[in-house]
Amino acid sequence: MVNIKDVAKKAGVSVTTVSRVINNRGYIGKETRKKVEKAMADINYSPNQIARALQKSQSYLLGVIVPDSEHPFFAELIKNIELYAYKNNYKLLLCNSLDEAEKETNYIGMLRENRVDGIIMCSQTLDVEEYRKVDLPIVSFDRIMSNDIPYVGSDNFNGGRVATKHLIESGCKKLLHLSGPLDLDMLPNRRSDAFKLVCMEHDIPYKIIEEEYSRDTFSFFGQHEEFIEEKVSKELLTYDGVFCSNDILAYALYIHAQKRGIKVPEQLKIVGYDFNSFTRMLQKPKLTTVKQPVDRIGRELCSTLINMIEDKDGEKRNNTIVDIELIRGETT
Amino acid sequence: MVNIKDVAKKAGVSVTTVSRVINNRGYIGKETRKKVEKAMADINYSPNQIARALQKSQSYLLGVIVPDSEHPFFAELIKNIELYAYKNNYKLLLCNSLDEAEKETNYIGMLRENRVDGIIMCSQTLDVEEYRKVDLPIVSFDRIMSNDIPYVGSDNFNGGRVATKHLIESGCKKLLHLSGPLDLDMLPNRRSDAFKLVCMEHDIPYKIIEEEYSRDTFSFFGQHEEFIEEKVSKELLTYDGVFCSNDILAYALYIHAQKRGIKVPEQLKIVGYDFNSFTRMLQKPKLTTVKQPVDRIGRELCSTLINMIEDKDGEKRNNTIVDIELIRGETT
DNA sequence: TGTTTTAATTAGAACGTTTTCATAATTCTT
DNA sequence: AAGAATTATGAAAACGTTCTAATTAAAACA
Repeated sequence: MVNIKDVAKKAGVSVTTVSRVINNRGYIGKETRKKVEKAMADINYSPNQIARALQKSQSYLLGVIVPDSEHPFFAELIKNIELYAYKNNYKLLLCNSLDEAEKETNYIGMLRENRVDGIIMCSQTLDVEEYRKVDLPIVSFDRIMSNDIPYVGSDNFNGGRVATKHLIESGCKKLLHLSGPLDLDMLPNRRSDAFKLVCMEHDIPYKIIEEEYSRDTFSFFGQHEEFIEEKVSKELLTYDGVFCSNDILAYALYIHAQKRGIKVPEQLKIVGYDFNSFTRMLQKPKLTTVKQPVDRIGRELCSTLINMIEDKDGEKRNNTIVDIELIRGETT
Repeated sequence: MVNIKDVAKKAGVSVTTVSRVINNRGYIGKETRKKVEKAMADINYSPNQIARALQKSQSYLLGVIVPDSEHPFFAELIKNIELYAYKNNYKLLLCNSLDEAEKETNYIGMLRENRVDGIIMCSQTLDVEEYRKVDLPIVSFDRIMSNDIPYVGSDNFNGGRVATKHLIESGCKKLLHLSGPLDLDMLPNRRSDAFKLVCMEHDIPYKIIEEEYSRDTFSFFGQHEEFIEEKVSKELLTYDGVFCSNDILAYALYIHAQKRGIKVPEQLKIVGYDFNSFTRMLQKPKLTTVKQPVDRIGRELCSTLINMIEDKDGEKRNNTIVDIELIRGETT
């Protein structure tokens, strides 16, 4: 591939001059600029960003680590991140950790070697310590890692509150919450906190059943189905309202109820969380759910990171909590 | 960030020697190796892949351009590509063209500037010419571009055949096919070819209605719904079987039928195409559809590209057609 | 023993840019 | 018209690697 030298030769100027034209900095004669531009076009020159990155020690690459880019929620998140990144001249290096600690560690190492300008961490399998010692700008989704690692997330506490209140206001007398794994201290745990609190405030008996991790790569639905079968099914009918930690789980529960002839919402009300593209496509039932504005989350993750990168000494490492919204569907 | 010089200094050897240790090539004394490894660990050294890429003119980056990484089909495809790429030490640069020619052109330019080792093209808005003149290894999904650009796709013709035959064998007497845009010569058009052919072979009257492009970013469902409302609705009842070019469209049609009290499959049979993660999650109805094995497609795209990259003079630029499979659901 | 082989190490060029510094040419001042 | 300021250009160092070629040290040979 041709390089800046070839351009210089072709245009009959020095390499420096060509560089000047490309970067539009310093004095350049009008004629010279034209000659150079013509030369570049003539030989189909394309500046080598690798060489540039080396020299400027900035790559304009962002690493994004997610558990599974196929999952509707992350697929949508990634897309929004990419859209924003692209607008700001950054490129995305995509990494699927599959929630395996080892893969995550490897990816972090790989991103470091590739000198990405920063990392957006949406996968959280490692101890906070591990992230802290990464010497790169990081922004985290849904987890508080340390003071100097900003995070972005939806207002999980409020989400849990709104969902729970909605169930109670719809007449539920005994509530169940199907949460994600609560062992790691992640922001979504606030949903459970709120659930408990609201139940207590309203003297509503409740229970929380925790779903373990397990990435069934072929069917997001399947793992939830299994969980419900094994851990929820028996006691399900003792409740009249369930707050699920995500929409696909909620859908699985709905299907389960239907199979058993349990009427939703008459006998059992269900609220989900996310309102991701799957949920939006799903027409029967239209789930009642708490919407996380993924577009805003993506944008905030990206802009926060870029700010950290470009604000060398920046005081801009703000955390962001975006508002949620209750979407009323047919399951409550 | 520390560099190879720092390691050399710390270990009391030359830069060359450190490079030797890192790359495991040439003679290295046992003791020396140990010293160097210790030094690297001590100062947390991470080889600069950018410098490496510059020197070796290989970046181990692959560009992937898709219309929309949020779409379940592409989300799944990308994930499979990434999985395979990672195993082979390649990284993925993700690009969303949104089916805009200008964005696609920009992305190609960007990938060239970033000296990716190759491009996987899943977005096809430009003229074949444009791709041909890209001086990088390219592999294309679902489109024949030129002799030296290999392509990968499912056996679209057979897919169309199987779907159509299935409808006819299920008793349909008059068939409709809702296809994607047919103006560009893409492999999925073979589905329509097969549809026509099979109908003619069986003396079945048929019609094809073409859906235009339009990326409604918020709802994949919505655009199909609109299309059905406007272009299909009126004459729908004159058919008793519909072959849809993708699952989401098929689902939209199902919902439309339901709303109008048209019984599926009794009055109207529906077959989709893809069997993507949305379809797999969907429980009501279980769609009858033609499965494209996305995992194999992803793998083939990736391995074909890597072969081109690494087989310098390679004769390996084979096209790949992967087998489809009819998934029997409740809509036929 | 001296010579050849093999093993271990290094200096320095190269990869394609940007940037600093120096210099040349032009235009302004007065 | 002479110096100062402005405009335009280029040579060469630097970014962090790898690689070629050269050099030295140790082992094997005869």
